[in-house]
Amino acid sequence: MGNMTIGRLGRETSTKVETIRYYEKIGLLPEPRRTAANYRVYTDAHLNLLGFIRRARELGFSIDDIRDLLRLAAHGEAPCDDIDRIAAQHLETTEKKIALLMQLRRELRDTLESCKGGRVAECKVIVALSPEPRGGQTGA
Amino acid sequence: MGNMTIGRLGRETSTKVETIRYYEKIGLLPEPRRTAANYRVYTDAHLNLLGFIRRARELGFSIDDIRDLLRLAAHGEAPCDDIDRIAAQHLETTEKKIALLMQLRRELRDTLESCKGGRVAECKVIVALSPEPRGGQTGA
DNA sequence: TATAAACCCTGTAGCAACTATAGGGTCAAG
DNA sequence: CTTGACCCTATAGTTGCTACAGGGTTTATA
Repeated sequence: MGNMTIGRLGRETSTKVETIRYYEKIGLLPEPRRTAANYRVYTDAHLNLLGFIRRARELGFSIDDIRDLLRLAAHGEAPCDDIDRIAAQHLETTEKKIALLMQLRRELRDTLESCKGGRVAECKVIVALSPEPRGGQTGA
Repeated sequence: MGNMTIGRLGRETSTKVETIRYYEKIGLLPEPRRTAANYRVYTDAHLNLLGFIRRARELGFSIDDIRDLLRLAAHGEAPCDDIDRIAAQHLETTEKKIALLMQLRRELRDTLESCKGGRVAECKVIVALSPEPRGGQTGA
């Protein structure tokens, strides 16, 4: 009762069919067995795994990160120091991204404030521009 | 006094030389004049512009976004409704990213908590795994 | 039963935004 | 006058997909 085609698997995990085949090609998702007509047949195990992968991707883990996580998980009894390390590192870069995005949000809000009915010349986003890079031809 | 080589420009803006040439190739950064030996010579205007570009990139604006911003800025007197639009749209996606990352941060913290001295099997990150996708061979 | 729509297959090329490499030429210092 | 740091072009590689092209299959329905 857990057998499904690639299309169904895609629908259940909000993943495009091409993406699933791509994950298989790069060895992230194990090859499923095939029907006589060479159609892939997926199980619930694939469903769970792909769900995990998609979730991790959404959260910004790289495919290499995920590979590491899966490799470590495959052991099953190892202490999860290594997983700790990956997660901690990811947490750190996440903190940085959040800080950067919060700064951006503030600047965007400021921009929208100051731009209201204003001119481009006053736009904070545009500040530091005025390029005209072929300016004076002060030769040597 | 504002003339510099590509290497210097790169150092001043924390941009790799290749990236600068790439920006030129895709028409984002205007072509500078050249020395007799065909070396690029950049001005302060380039410095400002590239600074703006890099900052915008860091904040997550796509190159197409930046192109739009620059095009609008080139006008100089147009009302900045369009810039508003770009910024507002970016603000929206920024909010979403922040929310996602905050969720991630929480989950990473939980993970690090629960993983402390635990086993992979108990790792929250790893939950929903146990793949073993070639499980029972319940044929038809 | 035919036939069309909806699905599946492989393989390759394209996307963004760089980054790296190969195979050169130039310029400043010792 | 040579060494090393810099510059040049052009092309291929990276990550994580996505979109064809050019087929076969299965399913629903007339």
